[in-house]
Amino acid sequence: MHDASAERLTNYIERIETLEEEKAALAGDLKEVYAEAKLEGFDPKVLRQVVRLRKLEEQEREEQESLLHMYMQALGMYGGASPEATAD
Amino acid sequence: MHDASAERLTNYIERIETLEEEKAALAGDLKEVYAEAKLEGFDPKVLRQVVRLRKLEEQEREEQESLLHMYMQALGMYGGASPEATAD
Amino acid sequence: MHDASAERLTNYIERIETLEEEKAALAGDLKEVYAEAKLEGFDPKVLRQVVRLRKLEEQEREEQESLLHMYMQALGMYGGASPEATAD
Amino acid sequence: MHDASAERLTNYIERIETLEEEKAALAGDLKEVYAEAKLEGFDPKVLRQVVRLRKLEEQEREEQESLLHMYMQALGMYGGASPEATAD
DNA sequence: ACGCAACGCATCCGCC
DNA sequence: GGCGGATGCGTTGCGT
Repeated sequence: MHDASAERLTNYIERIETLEEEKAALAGDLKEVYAEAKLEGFDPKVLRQVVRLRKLEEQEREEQESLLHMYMQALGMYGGASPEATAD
Repeated sequence: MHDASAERLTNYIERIETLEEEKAALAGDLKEVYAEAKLEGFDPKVLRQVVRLRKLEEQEREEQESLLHMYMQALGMYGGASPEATAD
Repeated sequence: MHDASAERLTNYIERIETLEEEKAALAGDLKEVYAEAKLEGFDPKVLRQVVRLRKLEEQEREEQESLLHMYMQALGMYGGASPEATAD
Repeated sequence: MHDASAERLTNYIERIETLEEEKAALAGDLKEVYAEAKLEGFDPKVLRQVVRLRKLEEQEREEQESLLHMYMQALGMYGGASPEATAD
């Protein structure tokens, strides 16, 4: 393998490992937060459910937004300067 | 629920959600790096295997450290003020 | 459901249950061995750590083999009838 | 550590590893059975539920058996050779 | 009783 | 689009 290739490979591996370390660190932080919350009497299991639920709701909202934008675009309600052509 | 509890709960949820967003961002970065590497001709499958192997090596080193500590503890070699007789 | 299907289903269930019983039996044997070793003064915690470490070493060997195969495949070194040019 | 201890330790480790290999082998067999069943159109998820359910029912039956034995013992219905004293 | 580790399950993503 | 592999989640059992 060319030296240049070996060097680029090394760079990729390092970037990957750095990112994964940071990810692992965040996972550790999450564990801590859950543990801390538990000490205050909040059930971790329920907390996770809440988080999951809010995530779902956020996705729903985004989908509705997206849908709204599609409708508005279909109706030529954007770039109102020259809405010459509406969707057939 | 007490207002104070509700507030603390809200804080926990927010901390969790922030951490998870950051984690998701890192996951996205990882995807990008793998994709970029692939474009330079590096097989993602092999890259992942390399990363896994290096992680394994690191774990092994850590486990050996841990084992050493256990042996030393079993032999009363810590806080050696009164290292009374060990079993064997 | 066809009689034949029902019969095959029954066979699968029985095979599964037999295997799971055997697995449970082995788990019981393991418990006994650890208990017996403990009676002779061997700390189960250390035993488990030793086992884990040896397993890790074995895994690492296997991963290296796997990696080697991947490299060779990436270099077209298998079924080498027509090993056309590799990227690097 | 005494040589004898080292030898006994080695024996324990080997016994443990043998048992774990066998356990892993059975786990592999189980995977195969589920895969084979899937090829015949049986949903693995459902199969697992069936197995779980049957296990529960077995536990129930055993508990009832156990209860029955306790009752019978309490009533002096065992060792029937000389049932001199029946419960008041 | 508590936290920790192994297991099994569901989900997701990349590959074919 | 289906499949296998990998990752993350939830559950259970074990040791402390």
